[in-house]
Amino acid sequence: MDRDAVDTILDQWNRERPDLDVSSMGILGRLARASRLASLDVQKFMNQFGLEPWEFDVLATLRRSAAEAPLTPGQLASLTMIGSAAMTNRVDRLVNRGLIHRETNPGNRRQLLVSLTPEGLALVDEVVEHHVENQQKMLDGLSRTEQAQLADLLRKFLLANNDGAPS
Amino acid sequence: MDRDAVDTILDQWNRERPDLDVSSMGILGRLARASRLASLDVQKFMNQFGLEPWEFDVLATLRRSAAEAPLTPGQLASLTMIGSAAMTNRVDRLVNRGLIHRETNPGNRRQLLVSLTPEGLALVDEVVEHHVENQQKMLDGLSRTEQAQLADLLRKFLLANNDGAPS
DNA sequence: TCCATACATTTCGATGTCGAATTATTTGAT
DNA sequence: ATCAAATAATTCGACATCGAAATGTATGGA
Repeated sequence: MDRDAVDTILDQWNRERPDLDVSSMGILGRLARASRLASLDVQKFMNQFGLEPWEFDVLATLRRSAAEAPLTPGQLASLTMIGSAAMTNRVDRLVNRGLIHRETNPGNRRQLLVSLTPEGLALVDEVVEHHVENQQKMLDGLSRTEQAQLADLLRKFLLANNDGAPS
Repeated sequence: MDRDAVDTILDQWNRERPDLDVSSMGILGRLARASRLASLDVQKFMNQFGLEPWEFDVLATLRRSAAEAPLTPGQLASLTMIGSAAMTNRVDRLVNRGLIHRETNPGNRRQLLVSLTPEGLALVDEVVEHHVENQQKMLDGLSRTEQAQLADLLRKFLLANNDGAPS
């Protein structure tokens, strides 16, 4: 098994602080690096379609959940893990691009209902196909078995840290 | 095995787009969520010591590698994965806090050499001990064997995506 | 020696996010 | 029916980062 950048970092810590067990830094450090690497890849990929990752995030969230019920900016914000102030900005810009539609909820005029326009729907349906292919390429280094193991271990980590399924 | 938030998302995609194999989204989605979760935890933890995560990042990078050779802002920037412009700002502020020292390299006056002050060294040596304990707590849900498996799978992912060891 | 090129850092302008305050609407208790 | 509290979205000011341009320094070839 080859060594990665984190192995080097752990060596340094073991030399400087042999009294510490830094194996946890190894795991969480790799988690951070892997996530960052994947983000950069997604960024590059989305840019080829004239999209920023955050735009795809919003469109994809609407696409996968809109059949159940329309989403409000607040729900979109919590589903995409940003603040509501930032979502106001995002929705503004996607409306300007003609990819989503925003209307006040007649039944509760405090909130808005956000939905995909036909253009937004067509775009996200097209992009998501290539997106999953692209992601699969990133995982080609792992066998299907290893991919399943990784998914299980990460799920276990998430559940142990209170990131369970909603409702 | 219990279900996490990503399982719900995959269900939605399978309902809306049963033609797609979204297992890769499951893995990379969990990677992103796990990394985010860990970051938030580290943020909370560091704040208890009056530190921002980026401050600890810089101090810890100096602590583990300074024995080999002093680091320049440029090296610090690439080791902590930010741009050199941002590192200028970070170094400024850590100098103001008295945690690091900055001097121009006499042998090459283009570059600066950054080193820990005695205060910075004492702080990082204290904090890192509790930091690894705190990280271990996040991983308590996994057995030691599972932790080792996770580290191996992530290393394999990183190596397959060009994040190998330096030099 | 001179000068074009490379290199290291800093400055600058733009951007996206955050938390707090604000505005508008709804709900529930009296 | 009224009004205080809760809820939803937006505005505002602050902030860290980024990429590009600017500044200062070193290097190597002619």
